[in-house]
Amino acid sequence: MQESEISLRDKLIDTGLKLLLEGGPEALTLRKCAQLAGVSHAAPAHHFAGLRGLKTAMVGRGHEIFAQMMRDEMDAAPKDKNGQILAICQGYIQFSQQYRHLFNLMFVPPAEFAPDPARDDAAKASRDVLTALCKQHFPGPNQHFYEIAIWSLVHGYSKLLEIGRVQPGSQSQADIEFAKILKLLDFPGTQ
Amino acid sequence: MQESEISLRDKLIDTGLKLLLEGGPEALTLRKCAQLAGVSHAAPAHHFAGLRGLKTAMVGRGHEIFAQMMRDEMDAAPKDKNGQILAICQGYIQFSQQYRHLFNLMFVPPAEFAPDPARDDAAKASRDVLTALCKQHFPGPNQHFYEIAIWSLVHGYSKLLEIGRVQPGSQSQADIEFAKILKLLDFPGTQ
DNA sequence: GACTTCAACTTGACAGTGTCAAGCTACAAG
DNA sequence: CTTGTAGCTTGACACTGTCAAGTTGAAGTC
Repeated sequence: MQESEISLRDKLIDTGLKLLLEGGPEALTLRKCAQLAGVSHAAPAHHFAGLRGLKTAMVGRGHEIFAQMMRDEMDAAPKDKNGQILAICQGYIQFSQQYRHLFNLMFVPPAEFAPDPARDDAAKASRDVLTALCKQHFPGPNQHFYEIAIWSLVHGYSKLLEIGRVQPGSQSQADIEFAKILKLLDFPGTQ
Repeated sequence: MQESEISLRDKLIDTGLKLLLEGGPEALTLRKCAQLAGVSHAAPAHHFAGLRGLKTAMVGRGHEIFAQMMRDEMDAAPKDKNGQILAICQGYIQFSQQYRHLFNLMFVPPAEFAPDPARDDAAKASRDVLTALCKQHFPGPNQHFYEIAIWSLVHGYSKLLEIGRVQPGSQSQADIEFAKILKLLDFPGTQ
């Protein structure tokens, strides 16, 4: 019953996420998606603007999980500046590893997306997690630059990790390595 | 005359680069490549292991340009620690903007490449530019961490720039913004 | 010189892809 | 009852990467 109540649109997004996360970007296909959802190959066209539209909708979902993951880490961490910055970064890195292919899809030039206010909102919401943190801990004229700095650092590290250019032994070792880097940079200026 | 002397292999790589840089990843097609090079659609198969192989060869070329671009910036900059670090980063960012799509192709999980020692060497050579710099200016046990830190920071910034998540007005403004970030982080620890 | 070998390339085919156009069907509105 | 229409199907199209077989031409061998 419940199964028949979830819309085909949601079902296609779920199926798309499954295909992407398990098989990588090449496995994500409109036709496979439709087949797994039990509809004809042209059915998705009535819910999304082509493959691009489906990807866009999936990315919206991704940003929700992403923001939640960062918030969870922050909630579980010490509430001081150092603790919170490290926590948000660990959430960031954790998501990038756990949802590898989705993470990749999320950070792609806007031209590759279909126009979608829902995606824009979700992307903004996930960025706001960092913005709010910086507002609190880096007041003053340099707030924006600290935000870009933290974002660049953690995004770059996540990317290099993903493509195997940095190779700590495990997830926990990655956390340790990144924490060491934050410390080296004297990032929060308190330490 | 000279034109007939360059091998089809090189011609295909050149054509592939042109297609990629001008039209993005979707425009890079084995068949279009072959057509532009004036050969049949199956000819490339005799020089590369499929599309993957062509991409791999193109990436090798990319790393050569990349390394040269960083070295050029370093040569033209003050030879002190601050100047050299800023310079290598500016070369990095400049390449990522100027060769957008190629840059993207270069930093991709190794599984998406065909095995190719030439590419591995070229990738290593471009990384060595940074490694050598860190060896010189960050001797001691933390050298590796400084290297990862700089790499993450500049790679992340380049990516965010590319996908429009940070939007300085121009190339020169990006340079200024990144320089400011480096300064804020007190990166080289001398300043 | 005749024969063999072989690498480079062509031709033709195949399954898979995204996308479009036309038709069907069930359900809501008038 | 009629009309519309949203959701879906069917069928087609051009395009993709890849494979198999055939062609060609030049180099080497007897």
